[in-house]
Amino acid sequence: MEKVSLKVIARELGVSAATVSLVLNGKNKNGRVSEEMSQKIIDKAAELNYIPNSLAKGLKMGHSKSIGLIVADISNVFFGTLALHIQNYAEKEGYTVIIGNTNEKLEEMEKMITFLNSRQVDGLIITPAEGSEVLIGSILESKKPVVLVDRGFPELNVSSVLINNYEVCYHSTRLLINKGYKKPVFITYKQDQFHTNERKRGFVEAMKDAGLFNPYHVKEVSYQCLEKDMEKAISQLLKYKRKVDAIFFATNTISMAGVKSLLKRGLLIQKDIQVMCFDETDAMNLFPFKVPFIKQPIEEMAKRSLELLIGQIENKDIKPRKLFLEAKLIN
Amino acid sequence: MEKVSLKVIARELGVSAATVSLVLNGKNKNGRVSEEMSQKIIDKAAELNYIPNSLAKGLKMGHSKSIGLIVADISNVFFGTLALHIQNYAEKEGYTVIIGNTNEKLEEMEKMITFLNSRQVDGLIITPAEGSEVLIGSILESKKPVVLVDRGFPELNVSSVLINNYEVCYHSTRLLINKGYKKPVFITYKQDQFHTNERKRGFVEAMKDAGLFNPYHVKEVSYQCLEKDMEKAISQLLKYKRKVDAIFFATNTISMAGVKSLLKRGLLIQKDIQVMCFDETDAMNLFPFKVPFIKQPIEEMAKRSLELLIGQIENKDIKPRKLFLEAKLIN
DNA sequence: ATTTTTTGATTAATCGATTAACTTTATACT
DNA sequence: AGTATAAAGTTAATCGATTAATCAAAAAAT
Repeated sequence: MEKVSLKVIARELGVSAATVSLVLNGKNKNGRVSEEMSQKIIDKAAELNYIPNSLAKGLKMGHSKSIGLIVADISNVFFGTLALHIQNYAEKEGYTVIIGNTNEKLEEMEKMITFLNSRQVDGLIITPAEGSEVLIGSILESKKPVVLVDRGFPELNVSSVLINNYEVCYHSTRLLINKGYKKPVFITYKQDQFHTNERKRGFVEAMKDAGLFNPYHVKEVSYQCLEKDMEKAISQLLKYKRKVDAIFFATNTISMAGVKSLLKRGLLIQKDIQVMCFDETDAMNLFPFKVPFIKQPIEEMAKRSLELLIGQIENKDIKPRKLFLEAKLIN
Repeated sequence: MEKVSLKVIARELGVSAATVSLVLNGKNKNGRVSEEMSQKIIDKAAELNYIPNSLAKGLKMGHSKSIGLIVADISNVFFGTLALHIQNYAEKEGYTVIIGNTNEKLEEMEKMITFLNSRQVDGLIITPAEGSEVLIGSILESKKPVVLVDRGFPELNVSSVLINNYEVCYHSTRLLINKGYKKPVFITYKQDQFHTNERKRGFVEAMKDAGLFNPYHVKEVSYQCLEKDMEKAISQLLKYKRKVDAIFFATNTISMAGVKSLLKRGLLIQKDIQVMCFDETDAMNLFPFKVPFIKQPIEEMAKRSLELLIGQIENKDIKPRKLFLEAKLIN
């Protein structure tokens, strides 16, 4: 079976490939191609089940109509959901999405960028790994359209779609305090990323403003040994039981590990200890108790970041924009 | 900044593009290019940060070194994990993965296939939607390499990587019975897909062999109204409480909905009622009770399906193979 | 001194699609 | 009649990389 190209259609119909291309791209106005021939071409293309070769098109046009999405780990629900929505919107705009995983590693992120560039992606949407400022900077220099999502670098003049991490954490902590929990603890990752720092800052400021802050109100766990660190952290906290009446977990993975640890100890959540967390986890729906959580507008994050990216791609002169979407506490 | 192509390197060095290509592809043996010039070219390529244009290469070579992965929903952990592993292995083999979602819909699956074909993917890995035999058949006819994963069509002569759904469910049910649960109920999706049918068959046969089977031991819920149907199913089952002492959920999503419904009613799982399920859910780890579950070898499924696919791609004459991997009950 | 081989590189066609510039024929206008 | 305009296409270059076929010069063989 011969591969069906423009040429094949042209040959069958006794016209030139140019004519076929013109018609199939809707550029047959202004008396370029007759109505009659146009119809013949369209029919023949359908008959032969012609599928345009987008490699050839991309090569000629200088764009591939594809974008790269670089996330930490596609098997994480947050990123999976983000990817799903980005793909859905991208499809509507005629773009393909190629997804890459970094596993939070700088070198893998770099490899992915080179890889995606070789595939001529028209732009990149990235959840940058820790310490990747320089890498992002070099993308910026190369003028390749790029948008950061979920995490950003405030000192970098780059488009990004973030959420109001500081405000929502400040507000939520405030709420906790107002409800009478005067000894809450914030558990977060031991890492230096803007978004997690902002969450922590939200908590800390709220505590300070209420005159309650003490350094031991913040605990940090490592990404690599989450379970183990969490065990340690919780058991430490429980030693000073009178000092802790609530825990605020900074991410979905931390929440899971934390709640698991608490339950294992036979603690009654929202009774023995108040729990609040960042991100939704369907596990939380299973419990007889309600866990307030901060819900990120994932679909909107997807939509906005794609909008910003396509803006850059199709209209080169656009300036970097930093969007802050609103995450909300759901009680 | 000029785009760096083979031509640019060639010009800078005063040689032809052909020479550069030869060197950069390691085809400079047999006195094709001198050692000296080779080194110069390699150095210059590094200096200019040359990244080959894979659209051009793909166009010329007739393959894109990319594969399409079509799943139901990338935000589902099962598919997310599968995608992660497929991508990891694919990268090692030099292939890119483009992921598409079908949302279990036939027409979306068809659209994705056309889309991926236009991007000249070298092959497809698919978790086929219900009723897509004909579609898969037409891919087969077109000689495009394809591997089904997770779900298959026994009547189709197509490579697939499945698990021993029947056996593992038979065995698990048997175990349940032997432990003294003589009135178990199997809750599955109301759909006609081979893999879910096999799971059901495993349950039913085990029950029959134990002389315990009755049609009401199987309940079906719909994919679209899972929560609502589950509520109905559970409340029906509880009416005849003496008749049910265990529930076997057929998938991860069903398990979540089922357990949620049971807990809402204040039932003590593994005490008032025994629960067993297909697939791991990290939510299950949170409970003070252990839920036995059937663990699929997702990473191996990923690896094998990629192996089969690449086999087809790089060695056209290979015959379709059907692999059945072993899923195990974890207690 | 020729002829043959080896070494080191170049030429030019090709993959499939796009499009500016051109050609040809028919029709309209003054 | 002679010129302008419109209609309906075609030609040919191009995107970047690959590679079979070729070529030129130097070295080796006869």
